[in-house]
Amino acid sequence: MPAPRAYTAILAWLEDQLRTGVISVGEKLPGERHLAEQFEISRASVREAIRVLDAMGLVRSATGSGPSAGAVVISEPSTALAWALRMHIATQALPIGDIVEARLLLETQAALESEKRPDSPERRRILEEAAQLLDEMDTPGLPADRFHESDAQFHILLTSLAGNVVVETMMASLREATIGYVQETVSGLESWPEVSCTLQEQHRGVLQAVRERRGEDAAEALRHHITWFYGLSDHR
Amino acid sequence: MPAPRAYTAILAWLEDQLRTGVISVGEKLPGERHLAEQFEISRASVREAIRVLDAMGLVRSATGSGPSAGAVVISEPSTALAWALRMHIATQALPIGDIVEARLLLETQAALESEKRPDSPERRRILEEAAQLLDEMDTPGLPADRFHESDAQFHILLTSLAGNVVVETMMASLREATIGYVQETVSGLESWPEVSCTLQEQHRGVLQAVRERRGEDAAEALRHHITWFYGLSDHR
DNA sequence: CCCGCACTGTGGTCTGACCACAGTGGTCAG
DNA sequence: CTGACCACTGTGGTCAGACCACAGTGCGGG
Repeated sequence: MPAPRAYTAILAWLEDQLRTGVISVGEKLPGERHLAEQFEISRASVREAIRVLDAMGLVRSATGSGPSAGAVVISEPSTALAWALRMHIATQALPIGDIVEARLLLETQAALESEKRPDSPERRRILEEAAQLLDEMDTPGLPADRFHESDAQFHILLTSLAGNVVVETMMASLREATIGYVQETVSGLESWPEVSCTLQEQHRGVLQAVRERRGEDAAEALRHHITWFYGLSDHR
Repeated sequence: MPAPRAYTAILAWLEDQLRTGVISVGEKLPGERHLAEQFEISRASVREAIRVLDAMGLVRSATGSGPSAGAVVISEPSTALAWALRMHIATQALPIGDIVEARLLLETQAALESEKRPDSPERRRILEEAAQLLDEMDTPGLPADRFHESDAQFHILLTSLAGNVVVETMMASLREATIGYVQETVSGLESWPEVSCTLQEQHRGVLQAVRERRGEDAAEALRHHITWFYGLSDHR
């Protein structure tokens, strides 16, 4: 019993409320002052709990009044995980190489899995959106950061075809967390136009393989695509 | 420009300090009062930042005085991620089925990868430890929760053989986050002694395959092991 | 020499206050 | 009656200052 912090009461309470379905995504939490009274802790402690929930992507709080104000339960694990990942990468506890490898693993397996998924409007919509993204990325003179953002989005879309929310979330987190490093690498590259062109060719190859349900081909193309690009950086 | 919260200054500062190596794991942060003065924010805001970092597994703070007191930079992503995962599972945004599938994916791929890793004292130590865990789990009358804890530890150890910290971390998080659900499922099982016996047989089979570098066999055994056990629950 | 206790600085918590913000509802001019 | 306007109210965001428990530190007495 080493010091159960005051705010943990709220976290435990929320978890229970969520599990039992009393509160679900989209609903509002009671006001901070109300929670403080209810748990007999200070508002400062309540706020610490809210901060933690916010950092986890479980809650979004807004000022003002009316229905849109207050702490609303959301579920955005990927942005929160991405943030946490970035910080842990900064500590150098998580080597970039391992990140890339993990990402490769998730993405190739997702490609293999998506091969087996039945056709659906959802699937067609995703493929369509992915194709559009690629087209946008062909825009001449597109800023590198826009390119990378669309690039990340493209990969996440492909992963989502596997239909596994958890895998998709992990992919999104890894991607968002590393996008800064990607930009850093590329900014030191003189041959960016050629590189982006090659990347686009690879993207189209992957998309084509996925569309035609050639899972093995897609996975292999992804592997080549990712390792090739990662090889451009100096990994110091 | 929508309201940059006061405490984000500290988060950004810490990330920078970590990336540039000014601060690294194991070192202490300045005191809360000092940080408050340095960033010209209130101590309450500083504490919110520390809370967030704490929730992310980046910092551990302790009371008292001397070198052991204060906020120390650590790097324990797995416990933090596990906590976040559990909460998001509670919101039902992350279906258990997807969690199990993701875990299966990571673990089988890790088994395939570990096949290729060279021998090393590290590897031998891990295999030894895994074997010991299995022996402990054979103890008659072992409480179910102890069994599951060792079980989780066993799987994480196997995953660590692949030598990828990120994959290992994700596995550990998934495992820790779901352990509660596992216990819930098992507690409604009357044939637990038989089940645990079967699980142990499967564990030994997996360990044997890994030890002998039969990656495919290990992966297949893991797949069977996990899907079989997951099949015992009713997935409502 | 060693034991014990006051001292000091740390995080943990609380109180009470003020601010900016955004809906709400009333008022008043047209 | 209709519309624009504005004070009101409740929300989160921030702050200042205080007190507590805790754990090392170091001085003092035995």
